[in-house]
Amino acid sequence: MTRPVRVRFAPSPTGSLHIGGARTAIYNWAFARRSGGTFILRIDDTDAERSTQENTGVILRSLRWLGLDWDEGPEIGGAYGPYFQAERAGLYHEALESLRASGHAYPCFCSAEELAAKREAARSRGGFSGYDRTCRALSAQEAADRIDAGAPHVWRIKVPVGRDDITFDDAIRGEIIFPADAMDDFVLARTDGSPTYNFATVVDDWKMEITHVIRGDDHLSNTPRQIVVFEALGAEVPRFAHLSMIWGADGKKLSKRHGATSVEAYRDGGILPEALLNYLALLGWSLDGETTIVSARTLTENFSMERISKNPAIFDLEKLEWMNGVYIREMSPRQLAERMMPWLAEAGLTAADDFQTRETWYLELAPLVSERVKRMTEIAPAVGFLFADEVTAEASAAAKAYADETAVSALAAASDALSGLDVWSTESVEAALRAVPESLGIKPKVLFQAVRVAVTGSLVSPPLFESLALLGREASVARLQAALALANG
RNA sequence: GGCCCGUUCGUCUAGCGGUUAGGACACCGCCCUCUCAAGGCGGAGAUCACGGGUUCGAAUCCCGUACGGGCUACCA
Repeated sequence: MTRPVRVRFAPSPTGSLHIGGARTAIYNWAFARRSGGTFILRIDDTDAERSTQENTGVILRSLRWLGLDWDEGPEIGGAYGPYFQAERAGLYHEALESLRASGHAYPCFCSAEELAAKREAARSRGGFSGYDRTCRALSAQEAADRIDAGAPHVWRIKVPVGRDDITFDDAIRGEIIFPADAMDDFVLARTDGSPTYNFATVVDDWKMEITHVIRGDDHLSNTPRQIVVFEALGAEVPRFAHLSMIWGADGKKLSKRHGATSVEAYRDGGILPEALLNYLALLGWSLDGETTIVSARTLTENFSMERISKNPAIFDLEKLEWMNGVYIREMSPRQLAERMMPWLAEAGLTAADDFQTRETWYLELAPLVSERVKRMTEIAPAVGFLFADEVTAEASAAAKAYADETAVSALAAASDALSGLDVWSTESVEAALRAVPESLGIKPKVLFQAVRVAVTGSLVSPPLFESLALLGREASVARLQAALALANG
């Protein structure tokens, strides 16, 4: 009863890692780490049609990017492999063989059409609409004869007659009871001999000695079926924990129309892995109801299934973005500078290794953007003016900033003041610029906005004096001159 | 149709018989301020889906109802 904790995340490589799958993986991982257990990654690729190696690669990369590491699975192996279902066919055959031998499985020769007709009839009658067990009544001899004659057939589980209700204590939902008489003799192996999902997972969870199955809510109704198989196999039934779904803003299942649903889409959208991990962890789990910023470490040290909520959660992009901003602001200038380089390079502003050649410059730049961006993708547009040869202000911005006559003359004065500076620093630039409106008797803001547009090309930018300091005297003065030329016709 | 699950501010949640129902995002106002942010302070926002019980007392326990979701496949 006190087996060492072994949990697994078993995605189907039929697409990239979905946000809901990521959360399931996070909970499994956190639970394993918290309890000193083993986190296993298994690839459920029985669906050969839709499964691809490429998707498997994407899923592994996404998990790693999130900071999750597995103890057994693809790329690292383990004592319970293989970790791809496609490579475990032999195990499923063996398991089916043993069920056959012990009388827990029987062949069914009913055709798809027959089954569909029966189902429909049963449903219109009301009540139970599962398989009517026609073939279960066949004698062993007759069944064997028909198999020998080459009759196509599937193998079904023989749900024990007169069995008690199937109950289990879900770690999240508590006691769950399914009436045994509503249990279907579902299919274990298809006509082609391949195992169905409900059979393959049970065999795998059994063979891999999984102790806790933490998975999506959509499997809750599959659980009694799987329990029947565990029991028929003589295997210990693991503890189950069913997570509710993640929904889109409209309360419908999260799908493409709600925007990005894959982990890599958020990565590409400038979301930090620690922020996504934090957000997803809290979407259905709480540390204490108060804390919102939870590190991976805090998560693995405090995770508990008792604090997982039962109700479905709506994915709130705004909160994720806020959280991402928090993580950006928490970074030291050096961390931010290093991590923003790929994004600057991606935007074509500079080479990623430029950080090495101008470290100080980037260390001064980082704090300027840290508190005004929510996503890493917003950095390049915000600082692009520092990398451009020249800027052209948007017409509306120019119109607004240079509308005032005094602004233009102040611009000229500012240009003079700056070009005559001995020392070029944030402090000296600020002192020089503040002196101008004072002597001209105009509002500082009028000048500052005019300078901002002239130098950055926009009415909105990082702090002005710091920006000029980083831009350098030559470029700053040149931009002011260009703006003057423009404003004067 | 049958079976199962869910329901606390717009959203994520705290709460596990006695609270002015707490926090976070978003929203509004004020302060700070060279723009935008960030930050600080404050505000508004939940008759705890509804109806019955149990109890001195219920968001918390029980039963119904409604609404939403899942399963009911030789998908996973």
